[in-house]
Amino acid sequence: MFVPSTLKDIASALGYSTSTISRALRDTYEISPETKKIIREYAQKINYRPNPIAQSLKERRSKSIGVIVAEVANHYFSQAINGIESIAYDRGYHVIITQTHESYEREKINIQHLASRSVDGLLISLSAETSDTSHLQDLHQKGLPMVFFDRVTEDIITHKVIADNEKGAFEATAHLIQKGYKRIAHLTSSAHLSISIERLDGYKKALAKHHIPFEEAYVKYCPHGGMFYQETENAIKELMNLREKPDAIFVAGDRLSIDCLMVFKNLNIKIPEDIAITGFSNSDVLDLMNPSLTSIRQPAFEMGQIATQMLLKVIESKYPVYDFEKKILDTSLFVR
Amino acid sequence: MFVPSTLKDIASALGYSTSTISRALRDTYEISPETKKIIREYAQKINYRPNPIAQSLKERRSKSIGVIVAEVANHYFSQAINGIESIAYDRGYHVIITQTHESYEREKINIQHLASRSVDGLLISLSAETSDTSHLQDLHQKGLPMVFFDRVTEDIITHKVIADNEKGAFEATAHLIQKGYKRIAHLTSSAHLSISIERLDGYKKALAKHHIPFEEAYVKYCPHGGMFYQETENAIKELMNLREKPDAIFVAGDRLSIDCLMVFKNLNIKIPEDIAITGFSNSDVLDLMNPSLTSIRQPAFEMGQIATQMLLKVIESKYPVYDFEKKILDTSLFVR
DNA sequence: TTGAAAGCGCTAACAT
DNA sequence: ATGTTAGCGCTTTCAA
Repeated sequence: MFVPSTLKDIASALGYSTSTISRALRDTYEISPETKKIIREYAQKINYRPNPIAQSLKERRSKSIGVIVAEVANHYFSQAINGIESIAYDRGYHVIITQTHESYEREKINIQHLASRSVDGLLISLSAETSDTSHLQDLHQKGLPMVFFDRVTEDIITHKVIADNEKGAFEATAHLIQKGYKRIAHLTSSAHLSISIERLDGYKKALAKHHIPFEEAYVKYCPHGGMFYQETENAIKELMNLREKPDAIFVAGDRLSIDCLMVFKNLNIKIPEDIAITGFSNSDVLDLMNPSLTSIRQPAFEMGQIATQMLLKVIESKYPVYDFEKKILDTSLFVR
Repeated sequence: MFVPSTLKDIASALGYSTSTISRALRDTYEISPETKKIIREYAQKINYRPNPIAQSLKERRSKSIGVIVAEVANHYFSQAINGIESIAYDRGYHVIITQTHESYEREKINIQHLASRSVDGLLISLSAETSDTSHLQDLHQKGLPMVFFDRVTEDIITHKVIADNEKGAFEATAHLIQKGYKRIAHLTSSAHLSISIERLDGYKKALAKHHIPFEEAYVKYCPHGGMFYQETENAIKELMNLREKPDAIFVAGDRLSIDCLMVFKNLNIKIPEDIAITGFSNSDVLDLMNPSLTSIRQPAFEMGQIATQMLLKVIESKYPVYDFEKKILDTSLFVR
C-alpha cells in the first residue's frame, strides 16, 4: 500500500524532534545551517512531501478552489477553465472542476460536495435550470468566498465577471440587419439566466434602432440550455412553422449554436439560403462550416483569469470583504 | 469568515462527549435510540457536516481520484470524464481533473500535484510528449493505484482500458480503399504513443490486405499531438508537396482531425475533391461538415466508466492486487 | 450506554 | 538552536 514518509520518520531516522524537521524544511531562521543541510538532504533523498491534508487541517484551509460550470465540452467553459487554472496553479491552488450538465439538482449536489470538501472558495457559472439560488446564499452568508462568472445572479452580493452580453447581442443582430435580413428570430437558453436576459436586451435594442418591430413569437427559449436535442429541434420547428418564417436567427450560446446547426442539417434547412445564422460561440470548429459562421466571441480565458484573481483576493483577505465589483469584458464580432 | 460547526460544538451544546456524538451520527449500535434522536435532530438543525479533511487524515484516504488527460476541450476526453464522474460520484469519490495540454513537463507537475494531494488513485491518459514514464513508475512502486486509459504504457503493470485502435484504423483505411482511393496518407500524433503505434498498425494491415504498398513518406507525425497549429499545417503541406500527392488521409485523433480540417480550409484544399478524409473522432460537430466526415468512434463514456470501476476495485482492495487486466473495447465506424 | 484518551501529520506557542 | 506540548476534527480502543 501507499504509505508516504512523514516528519516523524525523518525525525527518528535523524534523531531530531519533529518540530526541528518541520522548521528546517520550511527554512525558518532558528535552525542552524548545518542541521538544515542534513535534514534537507535526507528529505530530498527519501523524496519527502508534506501531507497536505494534515496541513489543511492545521491551517484550516485546503488551498483548493471549486469550479461549477455547465459542461467542460463547451468551448467557452473549457477556455475559461484554462484561464482559471493558469492563475490558480501559479498561486499554489488546486482546481476542482464540476459539471452541472445544466441541471439544478446536479448543481446543488456539486456545490454541497465542494463546500463539504472544504474548498476555500467557489467560481460559479449557474446552470440553465437554476432560478432559485438559496443553496448558494446559505454558503455565502456563512462566509464562503465565491465569485460568479458568465451566468451570474443578483441575489448574492459578491464579485462578478461577465462579458458585455448586451453589446455582443446588439452587434450580432445589427450584423444580420445590415446583411439585409428583416425577420430575425432569437434562440436562447432559459429565460431567467442573466446571459439570456442581457442578450435578449441587445437583440431588442438592435431591432429597435433599425425600426424593426419586436415579435414575441420570434424568441424561443430552451429551459435546459440545449442539453436535450429535442428541445432545440422543437424550438426551430416552431420558428419554421410560423406564417412569417424568419429569414435569420441569432443564437445566444455555444452549445445552442451547435445544436441549432444539427437541427438545420437534420431538417434539411440550408444556410444561408433558407436561413442565416449568427451567435455567441467560442468554438473554433464553427470556422470550418461552409459558409463559416459569423459569431460573437467572449474573452473566456481572460474571464477565467480575472474571476480567479478576484476570488483569491477574497480568500486571502485578512478582513471580511464588503466592496465588490462587477467586471464587464468586451466581446468581439468575428465576421466571416 | 467561514467557520463550520464541529463535533465538539454539538457535544458541548448537548452535554455529551464528542465520541458519543460521532457514534450517534454514524448510527452505531451502542448508542440508545433516544440519544441518537436528540443528537441527530440537533445536527440536522445546525446543518452539521463532518469535516472531510479531518476524516481523511484519520482514515488515511481522501476519497478522491485524480484524472490526467490532454485537454477537456477534446470530445473524446470530455465524454470519458463524464463516464468517470458517473461512477465515481455514485461511489462517493471526488474527481480532480487535470490537463497536460500534451506537455510532458505539465504531466509531471500535475501528477506530482495529485499525488502530494493524497488522491487515492489515478486515471491516466499519457500526454503526446511523454515517452519516459519514470515519474509514474516511482508512484506505482510505492503502491499508488493507477489505471491507464486510451494512451497507455507497457512500462507499468496495472489495469488498462483501450479501444481496439488497430481494428478501428483498419476499418477507416479499408473504407477509404473501398471508396476507390489509392494513395492514402496517415496523419498521427507522436510516434511513441500507444494509440499511434496501434493505429499505424491497423493502417498498414489494411493497405497490405488490399495490396497497396506502404509508403513511409505518407505517414506524418505531430510530436505535440496537434497542440500547435503550425505543426499540423507543416505536416499537411509536406504531404501535399509530394510528387505523388495523396488522394485521401486517415487521421488518428480528435484534435488532429479538427486541426486538419482547419489547415485544409486555410490552404484552400477541397474535400473530397482534392483529398478525402476519415479519422478517429468523437466530436459530433464533424457531422455538421458538408460533406460530413466518416469517422471512427471510441466508446469514450464507457471507457471512462470501466477505468474508474477498475481503479476503485484496486483502491478498495484489502490486499495488494497483482492480477491486472487490459480491456479492449470495440470501436465503431460511422459512415457518412 | 457513554466517556476518556490516543492518534492521524503537521505547526506553533512555549519551554530549555 | 532544539525539544516538548497542545491542538486542528475526527474515529476508535479501552475503560467505566
